[in-house]
Amino acid sequence: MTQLDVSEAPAPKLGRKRDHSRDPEILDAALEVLAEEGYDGMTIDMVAARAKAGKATLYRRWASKGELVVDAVACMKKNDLDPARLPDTGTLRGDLIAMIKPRSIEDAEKKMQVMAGLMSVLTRSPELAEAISQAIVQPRAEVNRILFRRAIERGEIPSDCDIDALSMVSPSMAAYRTMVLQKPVDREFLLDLIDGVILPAVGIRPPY
Amino acid sequence: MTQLDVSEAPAPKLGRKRDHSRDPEILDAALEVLAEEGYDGMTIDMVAARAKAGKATLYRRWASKGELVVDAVACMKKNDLDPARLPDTGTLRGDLIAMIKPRSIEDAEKKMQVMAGLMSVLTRSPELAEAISQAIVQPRAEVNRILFRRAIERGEIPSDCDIDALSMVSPSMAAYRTMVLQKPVDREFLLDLIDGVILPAVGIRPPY
DNA sequence: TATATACGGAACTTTACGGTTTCGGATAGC
DNA sequence: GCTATCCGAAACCGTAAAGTTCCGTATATA
Repeated sequence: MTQLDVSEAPAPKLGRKRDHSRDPEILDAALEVLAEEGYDGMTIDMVAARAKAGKATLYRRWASKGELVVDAVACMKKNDLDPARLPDTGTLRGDLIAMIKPRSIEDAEKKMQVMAGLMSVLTRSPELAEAISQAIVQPRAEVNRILFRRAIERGEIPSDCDIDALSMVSPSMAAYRTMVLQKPVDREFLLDLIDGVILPAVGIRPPY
Repeated sequence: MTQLDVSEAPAPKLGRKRDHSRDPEILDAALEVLAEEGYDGMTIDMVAARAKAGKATLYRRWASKGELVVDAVACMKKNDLDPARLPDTGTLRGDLIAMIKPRSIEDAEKKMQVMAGLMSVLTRSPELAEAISQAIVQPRAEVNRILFRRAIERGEIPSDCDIDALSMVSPSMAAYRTMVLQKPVDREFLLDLIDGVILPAVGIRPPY
């Protein structure tokens, strides 16, 4: 490459531009199929059919099934909550319970199903593993870390709490329950988890 | 079926008997491939090659790939420890730490990898889900339940502990760490888990 | 309104794998 | 040693899915 890359806007004089306006529908369709069928069960035809698009359209935009999936996973990140706008009720228990909302339960369920469908591919696709980590794993852990840190700053829980371990409790147990036990991660389960494991672990006991 | 099933020993007069002497090698090979490649990545040829067996031999014994995998998963159960012969050190912490042995760490790692490879298929194969549950999930939870129950009987921890939730903490976090975070479930991690989450959650604090 | 472009749909190619069959050689019982 | 039976290897078949090509149509820009 002795030549500079000057592939900028090669003057399309006429006709329709190749915008990526259909990307969202396609990526959403891919996520749905992925959640239902898993990586190997998902076919390009299924995705195209669900997005009411042609298979060729998908291949004009993504070079392979793998790249489409990585993109789809990455786009899950936009749904998750802003760490700057977390509930702040004044108590750790209040914050944790305030996180339990039908909307976020639903969103988490979908993400878990997608992750389950990608599990077997993770080890052989570092790209995909990274996408999953960025879109799901890290944000979830970060949210918990923030809540625990605030509780420490308030003096509500001891400052020598193992935050790294504690922030993984909820994601781990929710994932295990969905993927392995195949039981619902509902409000009841989450309340039991908070009052039966997490709060006891940081020394908070009833009465609350 | 008005006729009784009298398919017992139809008098093989001559030649070699069809014993199942090669089953263990084949099932072990299947487990290895399963752990490395996942369900969809595993091919019958791979298993046959690794077991130095012919593909036909596998199909003489199992009707399909699915049945072979179910059998292979089920045969993992024989490796796991007898609930009647668990460590009994007199303290919960002693018991939990006594469970950390290179042998069991290694065994657990293999099981987690197999489970990861089957994750996406679980929802569509109740047979397989049941096999996994019997071979891995239930035994692991049961071991923990026993240790917690004994601690309650000793009066070491409160009797109103949420044993159902607590017995899932270790399996959940180990699974998450292996499958999702792709980090090793080593002695250090398990010690941090015990001292940073489990023991605090049941009210046991240093000095031990 | 005219036209270049992208789109949906469908036909097509290639490859890989599940499953079957065949066959020469090994092996256990007679 | 003889023979029925099983085994491993390899060829073979059918199907399904990744990826490509083609075409008639819709659409945005001029």
